[in-house]
Amino acid sequence: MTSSKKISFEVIKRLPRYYRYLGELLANGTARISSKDLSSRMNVTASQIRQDLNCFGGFGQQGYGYNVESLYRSIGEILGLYNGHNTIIIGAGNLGRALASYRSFEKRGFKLVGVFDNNPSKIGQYIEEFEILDIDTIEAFMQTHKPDIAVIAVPKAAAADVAKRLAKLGIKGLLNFSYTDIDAYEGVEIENVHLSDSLMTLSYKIENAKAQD
Amino acid sequence: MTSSKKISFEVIKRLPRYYRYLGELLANGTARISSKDLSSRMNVTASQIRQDLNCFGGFGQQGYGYNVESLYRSIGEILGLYNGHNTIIIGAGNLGRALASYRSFEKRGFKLVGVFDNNPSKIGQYIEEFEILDIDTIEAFMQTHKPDIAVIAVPKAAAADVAKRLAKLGIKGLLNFSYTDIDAYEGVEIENVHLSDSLMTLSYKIENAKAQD
DNA sequence: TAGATTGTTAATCGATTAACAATC
DNA sequence: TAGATTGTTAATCGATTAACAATC
Repeated sequence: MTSSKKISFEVIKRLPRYYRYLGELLANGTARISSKDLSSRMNVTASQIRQDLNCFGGFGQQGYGYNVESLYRSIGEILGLYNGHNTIIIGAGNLGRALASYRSFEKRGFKLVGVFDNNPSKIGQYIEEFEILDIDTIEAFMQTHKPDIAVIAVPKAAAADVAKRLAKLGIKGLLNFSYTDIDAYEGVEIENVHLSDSLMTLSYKIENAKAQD
Repeated sequence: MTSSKKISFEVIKRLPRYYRYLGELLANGTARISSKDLSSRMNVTASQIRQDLNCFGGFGQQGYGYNVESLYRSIGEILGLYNGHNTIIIGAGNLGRALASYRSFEKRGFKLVGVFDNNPSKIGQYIEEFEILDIDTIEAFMQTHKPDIAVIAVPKAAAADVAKRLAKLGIKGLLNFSYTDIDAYEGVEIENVHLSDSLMTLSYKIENAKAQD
């Protein structure tokens, strides 16, 4: 069951992009694609595409290329998108509310099942069809709904406590939007989305654009 | 003026994280820190920290370490955070509105100067103190306000057009939230924030957590 | 069959880590 | 001065690219 060769996270990070490009090809009716064609669309090397895919199996066929639909589905499976991830959002501030209204996640198998906050003036309000729940009811909620992913959209100061609490309750993954790193917990995977960091690297690129070119 | 050795983007991507940790040290009054101490806090090697910093100059002192305040400021300068980046947001949907209300950006030198949409029912409404402007007034706006960064928070289908238009008007950087890649334009730097991608890699990690450990 | 394109091995390139002389 | 810690060179490690035999 356990694969013997360790797959680097560099490869994993590229999978969603492959998935996206294949989804587009699928949508416009392209049946097959070679690593060469895909590489020129995506601006990567054909060699890298073949190496990446072969971490997970031989999806292609010599002389033909890859079947778009089946490769798309295979990558989705590798990413675990068809396993139904129940997702909760912690923090009903601007960002939390935006994410709760953002339907695209559901398309990719992340089903929102609850939104939480600790602010009495927010609790009981609705975001779309979701009532904002009291964070202090999270223990009971976890037992009944068994979410595996929590989106952390709370202020920096609250992030560590929330993460600890969720880790203790058996959450499997955290998508962290707080401007802070979250401690590692056994069995809890973390992905950070630091918007400020992206703005900063963009700023660097702008400042150094002339120098580089 | 132009530095001779090419600095890899791997290094650049780590700078905002250094900046954040140094900011925290600064906030709690720590005056100096060694690469060793910082490395154990950040979970990286001391060697990497020293290598990274030395891409930009010798900020430390043998036997002492680094002065927190001056290193913090230096990294901020390297990132170009003190140059005052006027920023606009394109798209006043859930995400655009959340970002417009998100004050943290201003703290780091990204000053919001305008929010745009193409939907007549939104144009004229307010987000905080910002009136949502008609995207068709962007040409005149660019001339008077000279924003250098645009946050793209429009639906996928509209992203390419918006980017092209802004590129033509001389925008310097795009922070792209759309679920699509944006074409490269001469003189326009792009940073992507693909939230779906982060959820997908998180999903992968969850699925493969048992196998890996 | 001939042409195309994969899967995979080998070569290259770059990034990370280790080591240590320099020096505060 | 002795101890600590840098800046930097050299060694290692891993990721990317190139090449090509296998084969559809």
